[in-house]
Formats: sequence, C-alpha cells, structure tokens
Amino acid sequence: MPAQPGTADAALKLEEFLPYRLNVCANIVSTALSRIYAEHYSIGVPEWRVLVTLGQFGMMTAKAIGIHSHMHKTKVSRAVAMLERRKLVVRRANRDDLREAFLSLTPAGRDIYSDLAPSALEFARQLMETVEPADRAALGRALNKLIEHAAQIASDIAKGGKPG
Amino acid sequence: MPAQPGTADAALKLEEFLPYRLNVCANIVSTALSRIYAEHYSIGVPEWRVLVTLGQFGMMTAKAIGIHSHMHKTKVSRAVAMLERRKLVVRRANRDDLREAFLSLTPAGRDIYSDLAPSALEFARQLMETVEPADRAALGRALNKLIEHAAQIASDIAKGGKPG
DNA sequence: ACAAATTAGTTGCCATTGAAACCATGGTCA
DNA sequence: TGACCATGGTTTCAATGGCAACTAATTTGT
Repeated sequence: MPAQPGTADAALKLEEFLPYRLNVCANIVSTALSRIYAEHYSIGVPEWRVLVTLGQFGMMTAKAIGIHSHMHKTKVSRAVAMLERRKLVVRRANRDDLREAFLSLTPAGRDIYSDLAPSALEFARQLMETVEPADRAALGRALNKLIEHAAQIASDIAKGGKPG
Repeated sequence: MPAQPGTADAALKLEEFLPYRLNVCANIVSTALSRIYAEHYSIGVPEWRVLVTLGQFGMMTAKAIGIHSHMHKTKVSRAVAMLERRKLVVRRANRDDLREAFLSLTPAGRDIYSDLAPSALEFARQLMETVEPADRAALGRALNKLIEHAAQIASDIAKGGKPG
C-alpha cells in the first residue's frame, strides 16, 4: 500500500504539474496542426518549419534557419535535403564563405508556402479563440517568461553539471 | 526574391506562432527538468511519469497509467519493464482478469519517489514564480482550453480524414 | 605564412518511439 | 458450447532524431 499516496509533501499530481501540462498541450496542438498539412503536402514538422522560415525571410543559411526555428543542425540539414530533392528549396553558394550556402524557396516552394501559411494562421486563430479573451495576452507573456527561465536553468545545468 | 516575405496574408511569423511557441516552451522546460533527475536516477521521461503516477495512485494497471499520463501503451509497457528490472515497480496478477496486472511501487521505488517528488514540485514552483502573479491563473485556464480544443480537432480529423 | 582552433554542414550510428501485428484472455451472442 | 469480437499488454518493424565524428572552409595566433 502506498501509505497515503501524497500527503507528505503538498502532493505531486501529474495532471496539475506544469511541465507535464505544457508537454501534453504542445503535443496535441502540434498533432492537430500537422494532421492538416501532412496529408496535403507530405511533409513533417521540420520541413514545415524550414518552409515557413524561408517564406518569412526569403533567403538564409541553414544555421540561421536552425537558430530561428529552434532546430538541431542535423534536423535542418535533413529537412533541407528533402525539400531540395522535391525542388521546393534551392541552394546558392556564398562566394565569400564556401562553408555555408544561401537557401531560398523555389517558385514551387513559394506556391506551397502561400497556400500553407494562411491555413496555419487560421488554425492558430481558431485555437486562440478558444482561450478567454482576457487570458490571451497573459498566455503570451507567460510563455515568454517560461521559455526564458527554463532556457536559463537548462544552460546553467549544462555548464555546472559537466565540469571539464 | 520573396516579394515581401509576408504582406499578402497577415504575415506568418514562426516566433509568434502559438503551436510553435508551445512546442519550444514544452521542450525547454522538459529538458531543464529532466536534467535534474536524469543524472540522479538515470531514468527518462516515460519512467518518471510512471513512477509519479504510481506514487500518486498507489496501484493501477498499465492501461490506466497510460490514460492518466497521456502515454502510448508501448511507451508504458517499456517504461514499466525497465522499472521492473530495476526493482522499483512490482507486478501483481489480477486473478479476475489475467490480461491485466496491477502495478505498484516497491519500497525502493517509493524511496525514489519521495525523494523526487519534492524537487519536482520545487522546480514547478520556481517556474511558476517567473510568471506574473496576475497571469498564473490565466495560463492554467488557457492550457485547459487549448488541450480540450486541439484534442477535439485532432479526433475530428482522425475520424473524418480516414473514412472506412 | 602556417599550425591550430573554429565553424557550416553532412553522415554514421544508436536510442527512442509509434504503428501494426501479435498473443493471451475475456466477453458476446446465437 | 463454440465461433466471433474486444481488450490488455508485448514485440516487431520502420521512421525519426540527437550525438559524435567527419569534411571542407575560414579564422586566429604567432
């Protein structure tokens, strides 16, 4: 018997635990969204992010895409490779630094982007509409703070935890 | 050239896009948290969830754990298998239905739980403290609404999208 | 100018994960 | 009772993703 499952220390309840709730929320939302575009274009989340990032900025390096979209460089590399194979993205050498290359959407890529962006915005709009109007700004602020704080903690631990 | 990267349709900006922000937030928070316990106990998120769920309820089936913790049954199965190997969880047959089994923490498992739960709560508390006091309740409500709505959409699409 | 360190990007490898198939048991209903 | 369906749980398989090693190009320090 678990004694009293949780009396000792203010009771940890999974369903009220913020990190857990954030994960569940992000997963469900992300799944719902990707169901919408995965069927149409047969792309996954990383490809979608690359497409959207290039649609937003027009031309940039893989590294910059990774930073902007919070993706590991291997993820970016593979997503770009597949978009390139599908002729949705082109790579242009940077004559001033041959390690990197400038990436941009092809006309075909832009077509998909301009088809995909409005429905993404619409999805987000509908999602936001379910949140009480008075709570919307608070949600935005809260996410900012949480991201900022957690990133701080994670990097602190990364430094302190593995000395040498 | 990308014309104007986003003038046509209210501009999709990844860094302001709610599903994206939720994902980034959930990942960073989750990483920060797991850094804390992964080093101490060498367990991953699924094992942590099983442990916490059993700590909360004392005794339940794998299926119930999956429902409560939003995990796929294979994930639960594997997490339980590893916790069993480490003698942190025991399996007791249900004589009334031999398909399922009742799982619960061993004393060793409970020791870890009662060590781990307070630090998880402390982590969540610190996290929540970074959010403006006035925004905290709003965050909770918003997450509820988002989860509810997105789950609805996802299941609608699942049904409508794949008829037959 | 050149060796050493750094950086952009790719690839090989391995762990994690979900879908689907599978096994064993239990329920249904004719 | 016995043929069917449903359910809890495990296993197999393929895809995904991150780490670390690698290549090629650039920067730094002397």
